[in-house]
Amino acid sequence: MEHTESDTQMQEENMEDLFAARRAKLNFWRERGIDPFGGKFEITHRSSDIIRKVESMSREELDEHKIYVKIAGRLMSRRGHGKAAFGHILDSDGMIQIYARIDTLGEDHYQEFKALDIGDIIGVEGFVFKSNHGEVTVHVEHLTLLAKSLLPLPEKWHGLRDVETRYRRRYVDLIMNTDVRETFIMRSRIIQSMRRHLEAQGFLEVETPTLHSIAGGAAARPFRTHHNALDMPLVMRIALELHLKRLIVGGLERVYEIGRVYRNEGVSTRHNPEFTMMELYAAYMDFQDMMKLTEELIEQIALDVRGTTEISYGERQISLRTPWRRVHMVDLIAELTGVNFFTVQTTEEARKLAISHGVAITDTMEFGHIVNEFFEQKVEDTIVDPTFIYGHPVEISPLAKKNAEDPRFTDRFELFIAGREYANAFSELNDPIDQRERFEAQLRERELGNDEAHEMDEDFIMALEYGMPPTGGLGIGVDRLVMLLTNQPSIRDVLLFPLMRSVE
RNA sequence: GAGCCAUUAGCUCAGUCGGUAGAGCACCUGACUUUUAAUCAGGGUGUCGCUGGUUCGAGUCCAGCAUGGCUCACCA
Repeated sequence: MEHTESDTQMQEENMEDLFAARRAKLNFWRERGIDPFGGKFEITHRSSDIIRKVESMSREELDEHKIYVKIAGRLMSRRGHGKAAFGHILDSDGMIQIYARIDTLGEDHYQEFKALDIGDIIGVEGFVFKSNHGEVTVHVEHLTLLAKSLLPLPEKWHGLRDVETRYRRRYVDLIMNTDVRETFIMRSRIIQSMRRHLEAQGFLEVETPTLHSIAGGAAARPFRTHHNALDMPLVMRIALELHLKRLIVGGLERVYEIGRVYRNEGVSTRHNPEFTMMELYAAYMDFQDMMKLTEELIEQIALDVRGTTEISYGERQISLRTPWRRVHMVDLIAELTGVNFFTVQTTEEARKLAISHGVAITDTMEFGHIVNEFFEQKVEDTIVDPTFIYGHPVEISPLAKKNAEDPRFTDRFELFIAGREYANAFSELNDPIDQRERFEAQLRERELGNDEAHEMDEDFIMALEYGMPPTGGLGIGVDRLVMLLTNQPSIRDVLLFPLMRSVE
């Protein structure tokens, strides 16, 4: 929509009305020869450095041995007292109090201090003391305006609560809400910890393409895009799997990638169209090894970032202490429903059991799909403590090796905690002939209307035909792991910029 | 995609039975040299999400739409 000239003018006048004071202050600074959007400022300390340093010192000690500091941050509050004033500035480590007075700064510079607005970014040079209330404070001897703030911050007491604004203007959320800042710092630490532990086990971090010509490695609808110069349709990747396995073929025996995948599906408290997966592949290992690796990895990350394996998630108390329960999908279904699918031989029989147990199924579902429906509808929600569910049916596992004893099932597991899936792993299918048959079965599902079934990937089969060692593979949903370890109920609270509808 | 809920000042929120829009913080003016949700005196800054409808009169009632949240569906 185009604004008419008078519309624009009116809006500007409104803005002038509301924020005239802040804009007027740009001139105040410029008249003094000060650029209100200044340059580099060398700090000597961060707020937490100072507080840590002087914590144990008495007021007298501090007065005798003055510590001079240069810090920078955003002015968050101010309490004027005529010829003196207190305020707080916020830097990346937190808040620290500052104190300015006219007899230290001089008339001119004190006027400058008084001209500051909350939200302005300033540099401060001075010495550290403790106030009458014992709060560590920087006595300002020199003040530098580093960046003028033209928009007012939310209220100091209630902060920013509006969920929509918090997501759309995450920067304001990060300024105002300490816990939000901490959650995202924690997210970074979780990923750092993950990298450290994988590196320690000899895994090589790699980067594979996000633009694919075939969406493979998972069952999901992709985002479609187009390359202009090559006039070629492309999709955004839905998984990391198939390229990482090509690298195993290539002899990189332990690889992992932490990367964004894109799935064209709805949003919810647990789903964002783009999210972060960690996938790793290790030659000569199998899905049992992956269980051990998974539980040790997550336990170690919890210890690194939380210092304990005992965590609360919402109302629930969860122990991440290893070893975790391992149970066959069929056995757990039997435990909870009395139906033992090991003894069920035909799809017909399975279908009757579904109907008699109130499990919703569709006409095109085969034996394995029905077993999976039993699991999802009757079992999944009941799992609280970490549990490896293994032995998924072959129909829903087109990239996993069949179980040697019962080829209706695969050497695959998923990790469930508090009713949610956190990891998916298997002994990777490395038989190219079997792989081709699995893809063909997927194509038949596609014809029956499952638009999330796998496509044939000839290039991937060719890679297997060169020979892929027996390999264990694992995928972990990083966002969900962060939710668990930071006790956040919504995936949007662990994504800095969750997908939102655009505003006109 | 469906159901429920929300949308009022920069922010956090009140707003009765349908009768000319309110508070706190922030902001502006003034006082105040160790305050900390500083205090004291004065000042209300608004497209009540949008569009229609009912009505003498709508922030309030009705319909549609928009955005967001929650639940469900979808997501093996």
